[in-house]
Amino acid sequence: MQKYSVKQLAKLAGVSVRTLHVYDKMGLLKPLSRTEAKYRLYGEQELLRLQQILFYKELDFQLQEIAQILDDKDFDVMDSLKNHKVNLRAKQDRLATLILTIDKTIENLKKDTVMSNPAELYEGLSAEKAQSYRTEAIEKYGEEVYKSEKALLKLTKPQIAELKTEQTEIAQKLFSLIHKSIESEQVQTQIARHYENIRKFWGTHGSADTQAEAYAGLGQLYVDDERFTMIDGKSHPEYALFLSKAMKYFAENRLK
Amino acid sequence: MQKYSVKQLAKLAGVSVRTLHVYDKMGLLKPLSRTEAKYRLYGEQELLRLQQILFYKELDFQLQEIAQILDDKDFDVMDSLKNHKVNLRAKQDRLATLILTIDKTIENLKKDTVMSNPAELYEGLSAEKAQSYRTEAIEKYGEEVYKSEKALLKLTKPQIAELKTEQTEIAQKLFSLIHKSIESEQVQTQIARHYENIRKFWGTHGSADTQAEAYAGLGQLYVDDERFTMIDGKSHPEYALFLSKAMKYFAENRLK
DNA sequence: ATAGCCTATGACCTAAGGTTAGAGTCAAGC
DNA sequence: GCTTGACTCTAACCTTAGGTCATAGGCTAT
Repeated sequence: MQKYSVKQLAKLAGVSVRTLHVYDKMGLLKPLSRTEAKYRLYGEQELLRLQQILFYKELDFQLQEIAQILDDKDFDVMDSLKNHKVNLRAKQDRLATLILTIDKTIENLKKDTVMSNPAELYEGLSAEKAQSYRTEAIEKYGEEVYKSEKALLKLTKPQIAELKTEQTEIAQKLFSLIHKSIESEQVQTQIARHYENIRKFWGTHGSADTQAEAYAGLGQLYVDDERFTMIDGKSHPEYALFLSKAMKYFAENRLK
Repeated sequence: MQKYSVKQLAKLAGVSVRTLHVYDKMGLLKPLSRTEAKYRLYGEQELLRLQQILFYKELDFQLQEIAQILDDKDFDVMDSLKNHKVNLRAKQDRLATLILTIDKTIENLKKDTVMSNPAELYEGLSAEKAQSYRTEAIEKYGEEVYKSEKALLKLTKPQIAELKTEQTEIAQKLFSLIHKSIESEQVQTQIARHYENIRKFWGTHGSADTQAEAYAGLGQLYVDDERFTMIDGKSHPEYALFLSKAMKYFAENRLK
């Protein structure tokens, strides 16, 4: 009858001695017996069990759950596997989203290394158009415009990239909500995110009223100039209208 | 100038008060000031910073790394993002493999709920063929065959499913190594796994010599009857030959 | 007997907080 | 002025799955 010491078993199974200690203490894998000097001794059955444990551990099961799988006769292994699979899939989906977000951020970071700053506020517009919007804005809001331009200069490049990444994510969600009511909680929640995002570009100066007006004004701009709401080079006037209405509603109901 | 208490800031950003305590202690987000009673007070800048922190946290960055991204001027954010993306991709790939493994195990578990046991040893064969192999085995190995059949009965259903899952994984690896030398370390490592796997079906009785012979005999069987090495319903005689040779080499060089 | 391994237990450490516990703070209502 | 309830503070323990000592004892060969 083969007997293994901790070290031998550990080597056979490719784990550390510490691991066996832990499994012993928590009752997941008890040695077959002990010597007089309390040395742990394992047999073939224990090796078998250890390899079962490692099978499930590789599948990212927690040790407690493995113990159940192996010991609880009433435990439905099939159920557990299916359930676990759902969890792993969710993680996988999440990772996919994260990777997309990283890609976007990287892209934004690349762009910003080229295009430096106050131009950001008028991004995507021709120089003349930008100039004319700026003049118009100054007429309307005066001082605040300069402050906004200054606030923007204080943002770091990664910060701008992050904010832009968030913008495209918000835009995606809002676009998918285009058939919902502009007053719905879902839409207004995203608009709130959008507002906070824009506010970080603009800075937090000005009274609540001024901010609300400026935000609604931006919404109007989206309708007047479709380039603001282009997605992948295509314009979406119906989305621009939806967005603008939702922003106006938000400015009037939640910012005053 | 807006000032936020811990609770207010926590609510605004959707985190717990504890989280803010932790960020404070580790220096990731210090309050702007403290009241006389040591209450933390945060300003707009801190809210902004917190949201930056959450941006990276959602991307599964560790807090330490986030601190670097935000504070270390010489830290290359772009590099960090790219590197992080590679990590996430690796995790994603691993998850994909795990899910496949779970699927296999679920399939095996389903099958075993139907087909109950000693038949497993002759799986995939017609009843007559199975009978004839069994008779042949008994002539060759005598007693051992009965012991194997008994050993098999002691395995639980999930155990059998796990072992079969492992078998298909080993088979996949070996199949991808078909152009390598049968004596190569890579091939022999997988053969060792295969042997250990088979041994769990057979049990551990018999002398080392008997076990080695029986294992080599199984390899011969793979060549004689292509149904043993079918993958997705297709037979692969060249793989059967490769496998059989590798098993023979293993039996002769590592089992004696 | 001593050197060189092996083993045992116990304690501390990791990440990112959750969860009490005990004590102090603040504003409101009586 | 006092109590009540909500808020805040720090400190300490708990979580996973072990890694990494520290200290003490065991085993075998020279």
